[in-house]
Amino acid sequence: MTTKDPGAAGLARLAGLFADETRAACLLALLDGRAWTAGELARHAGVAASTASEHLGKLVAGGLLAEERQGRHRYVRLADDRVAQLVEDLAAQVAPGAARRPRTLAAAGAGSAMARARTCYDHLAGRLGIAVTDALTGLGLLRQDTGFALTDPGLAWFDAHGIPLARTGRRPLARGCLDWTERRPHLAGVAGAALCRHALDAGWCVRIGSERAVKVTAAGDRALSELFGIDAAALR
Amino acid sequence: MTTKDPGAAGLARLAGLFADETRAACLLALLDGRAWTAGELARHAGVAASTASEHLGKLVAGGLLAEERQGRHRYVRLADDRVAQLVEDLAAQVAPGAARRPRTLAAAGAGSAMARARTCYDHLAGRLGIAVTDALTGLGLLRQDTGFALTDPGLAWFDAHGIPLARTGRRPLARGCLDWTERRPHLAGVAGAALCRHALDAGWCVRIGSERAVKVTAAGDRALSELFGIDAAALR
DNA sequence: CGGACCGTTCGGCGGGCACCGAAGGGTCCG
DNA sequence: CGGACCCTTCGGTGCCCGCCGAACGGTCCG
Repeated sequence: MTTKDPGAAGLARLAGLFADETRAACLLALLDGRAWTAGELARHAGVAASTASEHLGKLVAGGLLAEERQGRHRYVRLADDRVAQLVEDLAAQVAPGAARRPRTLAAAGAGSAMARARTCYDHLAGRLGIAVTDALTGLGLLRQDTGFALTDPGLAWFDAHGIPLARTGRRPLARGCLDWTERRPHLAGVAGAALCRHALDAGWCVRIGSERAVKVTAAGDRALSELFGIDAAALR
Repeated sequence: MTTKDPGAAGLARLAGLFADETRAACLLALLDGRAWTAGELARHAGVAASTASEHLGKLVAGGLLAEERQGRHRYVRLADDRVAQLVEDLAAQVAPGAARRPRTLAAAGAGSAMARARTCYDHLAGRLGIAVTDALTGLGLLRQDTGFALTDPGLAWFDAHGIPLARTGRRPLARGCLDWTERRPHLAGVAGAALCRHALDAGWCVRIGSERAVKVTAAGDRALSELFGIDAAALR
């Protein structure tokens, strides 16, 4: 017997954190980029508060979640964008075979709102995210044919529109994130996050419901049309 | 109780495939991009043949591995580059906290050969992979500052050197893959694979041992120096 | 055809872990 | 200070799953 790769134990331990349906449900919920309380996650996952507490403890200990205690509440969120990316990558790998139909009308409605426009951690996804990504590409601001990177005109565009691109640590400026409803990459990374933040700050979109879905406002219709030539009505 | 995200079960099931040390050891071994027999993997992971057989069955059923039966052998390899990328991503996430020292001299030697130059599925990694990636960037053939993409001169370079870039399916032409010894991205994607294949075909490198480590040949020294200005001796 | 080899199936064992309810500590508010 | 609320800790239970050895079927070779 040869010795196993020493990284195997670590890989198995990390994957084990995702390998429980309750913990997976928590991580997917936290993909909206916001902080949730332990109780909210317990209700969302359909388990007792004590069970959720144990799960959150493991996820925090494993470095996947960051916690913040405020009074009698324990707020928890994804530790960083690397963790978010990992959750997205795993979810994207699952999606191909997981094309099941929603069973109730409400779920179908929520599903189609999610497919139309949502956030994916801190950037835009769904048909809206794809439309924006394609528009940037069509305008020569983003290059997808040889990889995934902003062009020099792209850098100038963000600057001209007063959307700051904070180069923080080693997070890439632009990165493709596989959209698991559209099966195509949308813009993520620093630029994707900046654009999403701007869209929310400028009132182009507002969050609907308690999770990731967003809705394009009338002001957003105008802005998307002027800047990108996107007909938001066509996203429905 | 609210219903869980329907993707949670799938995510948990997928992660469960990685969440066992023996299966993780198999997947890491298969990151060399080649096909292994069931028996080789059993010995490598240090378990009975029957145990390995069960694990491989699960990995194949889960779509992570492709199998090919030849005579009395069952050859198995990673299903595609998307799976390889997932294994790499998980391993990269583990690495930060997993900086433990090898315990034997042999392991230390193997470890440093791996750190010097290795393949990562189908592209080059280790100090060699980083050096090539940096050289391409310095020559203006690859752009890393605004994402990760080949430039137009980069496309021409591959063409001029007779290294074909087969645009297959949706695999990106260039992609950054986090190197878990160097903690920086090296070139992956179609271009990374083509370059690695060329390096092996042209005799720049040869595989050493039975796993991922490679060694730069004398011809490789000359080629790397001429094309990229890399001093291979400095990688040691 | 017999023996060596590779892989799979099966029964059984043991450990780990997700789950719950009850009890308790900490925080906020009237 | 008492009660409502949020969360955690603890004991107990049941299930799942990784592991092995033994037996068996298939393949190759002398």
